[in-house]
Amino acid sequence: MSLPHPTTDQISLPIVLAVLGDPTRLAIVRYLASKEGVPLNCSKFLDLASKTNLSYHLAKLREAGVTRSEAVGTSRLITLRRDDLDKRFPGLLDSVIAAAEGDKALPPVGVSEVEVSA
Amino acid sequence: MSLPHPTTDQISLPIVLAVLGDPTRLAIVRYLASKEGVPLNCSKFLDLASKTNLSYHLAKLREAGVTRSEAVGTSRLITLRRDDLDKRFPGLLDSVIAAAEGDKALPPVGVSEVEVSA
DNA sequence: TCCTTAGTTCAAAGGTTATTGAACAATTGG
DNA sequence: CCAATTGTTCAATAACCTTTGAACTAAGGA
Repeated sequence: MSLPHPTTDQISLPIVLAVLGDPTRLAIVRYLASKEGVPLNCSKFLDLASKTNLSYHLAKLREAGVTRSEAVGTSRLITLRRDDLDKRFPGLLDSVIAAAEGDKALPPVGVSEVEVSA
Repeated sequence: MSLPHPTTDQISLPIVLAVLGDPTRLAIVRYLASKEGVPLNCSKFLDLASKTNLSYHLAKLREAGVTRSEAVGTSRLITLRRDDLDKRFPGLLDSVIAAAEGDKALPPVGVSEVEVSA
């Protein structure tokens, strides 16, 4: 780790909800959830916002305790803090993600991606 | 009814989350949920904000589709749109309310109240 | 060492949100 | 009709949020 993260019991519900209430950040979280276990770096999200703007939104998510950012070389590896969120607010993350699937006004999850052939 | 409300499928997840992300509105929703079935008028929430400010927050909740406001005489009867929310985003409202119970940084639900003796 | 890559920080602009008091409208009871 | 009760609307303010480009730092490869 390296950047400041709240501890599990410092995570605040209103702040989490407000943070997830932004469409760009909700899209980031949905994408992280769809790739759970795989740490992603910021460049994976460039379809969602500019580099500068991503930095801003990823900081918000981190400060709210929704994601974890680990500095590795020149990259940041971003992961969902699912365990902590589930411990603190059981069922919340899952129902938000399920709700996002059910909201047809939202763009489909995932980012345009080039799969490298095996 | 009387005031504009979104239809069930017009309810937007990001907007609902953002609206619930405000502590005053979250407190209103928690109180409504604790008194489910009982329509409350605005004066029940005067512990949470000033009259003017309540008008603002209750309008936000109504416009987001979280509550229903019905004009009755000089009052507005406010109810949670639980059926619609459950249909649109199953489990979401319950996990938010449960999460609020689990967040010790939030004030306890409910408003100071004088019970009329039977 | 020099260049590229990955991301952050800064300052500024523009927009939205929350809160307030004063004034307003509408219903109801005397 | 008059007055009280309920709640809304308006204008103003202060705070906060989002987005941007330019400048920056730090690590890694040639």
